[in-house]
Amino acid sequence: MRYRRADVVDRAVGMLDRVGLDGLTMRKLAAELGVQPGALYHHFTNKDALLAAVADELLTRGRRATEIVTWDAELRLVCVELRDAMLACRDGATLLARVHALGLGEVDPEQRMYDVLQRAAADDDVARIGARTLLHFVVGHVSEEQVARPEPRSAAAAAAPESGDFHLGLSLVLDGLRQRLR
Amino acid sequence: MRYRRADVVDRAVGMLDRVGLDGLTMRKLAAELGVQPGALYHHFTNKDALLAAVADELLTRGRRATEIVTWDAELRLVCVELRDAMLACRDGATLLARVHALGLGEVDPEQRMYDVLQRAAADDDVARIGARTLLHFVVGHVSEEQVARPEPRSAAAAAAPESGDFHLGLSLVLDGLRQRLR
DNA sequence: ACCTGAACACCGTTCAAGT
DNA sequence: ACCTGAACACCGTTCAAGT
Repeated sequence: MRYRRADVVDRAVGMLDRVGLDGLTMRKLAAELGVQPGALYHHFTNKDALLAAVADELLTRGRRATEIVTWDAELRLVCVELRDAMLACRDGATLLARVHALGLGEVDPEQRMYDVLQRAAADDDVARIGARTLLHFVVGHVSEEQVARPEPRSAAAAAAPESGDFHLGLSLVLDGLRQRLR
Repeated sequence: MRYRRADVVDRAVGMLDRVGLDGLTMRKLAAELGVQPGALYHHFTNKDALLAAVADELLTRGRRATEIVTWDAELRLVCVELRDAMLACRDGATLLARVHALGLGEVDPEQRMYDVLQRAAADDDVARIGARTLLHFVVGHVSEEQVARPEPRSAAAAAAPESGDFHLGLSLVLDGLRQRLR
């Protein structure tokens, strides 16, 4: 059988959601695809590259249309979108953190937040650190959410108690940013 | 030869600093101690427990006297202390993040920050989320610092350009908190 | 109590050789 | 180009048996 990159990534996403990040091994993924482990290295240079592709896929799936209103509403929307993308899949936050730490992945929500802050006429320092801080907040917060309840959550269950915590934490950072815009 | 828990942890800290988190394996640590791999399991139930002990050791070493002045100065001090504890050792932030994610480790800076906010008469929500957000900020920020420069940094080189970024990010969150303390 | 010896059940990665 | 077969160089962990 023949597989394209996208097929491998799709399988990997499904497998991640089922067995978690620790269970997602090259050997088991190959087995699911009915292929030898070594075959995966024809599509990806190594496991980190595969994980980066999985992360990009999750972020792309979670992408929504952005209505530009105000800088803070837009940042909030990007952060909620990012959170939902990670919550859509078991260990999503841990995966994103790992890929980000390695400097891999094409889709870059931090850059997006940086751009929003630039457009709001923030100093470059403020924009850079603001975007970074927001990213760390979201990844850190969702990591914590996914420790307790590792199962994927349905869209209906999205209004969990954690959501309030998330928005409160987000407001903390956004309020801090507001004080530094002009 | 006989080893106490503390000896094993000390060796593990030194090894972590030299070879990084990926290089710190049970087998290599055992080899450095001149002992069989299985012997380590007499002192620690598993690798995560060992890593938790290492994290606790790093945090304990970094502990300084806290002069209680104002809530924000104290929080800033706790965060700087936490950052320095992680910067003192290669991959310190990644280690802390992992141990925290597993809910292990005795020393808990988040609890300490929570207490400070409580004393400042913050609502329980604000105190809880404030402490969590600060912890995520520090761990996330330092992780990023240690990606670029994985070598341990001397105390003299602590005033790196990253320090300014750190304090700016910290101020963002602290300012947000200030608005929620009556 | 503390450690050895030796195994068990895995990993990621490489690479000649096949089609 | 894409995959197989088979290996290489590792892991964490367990556990009878020794002292």
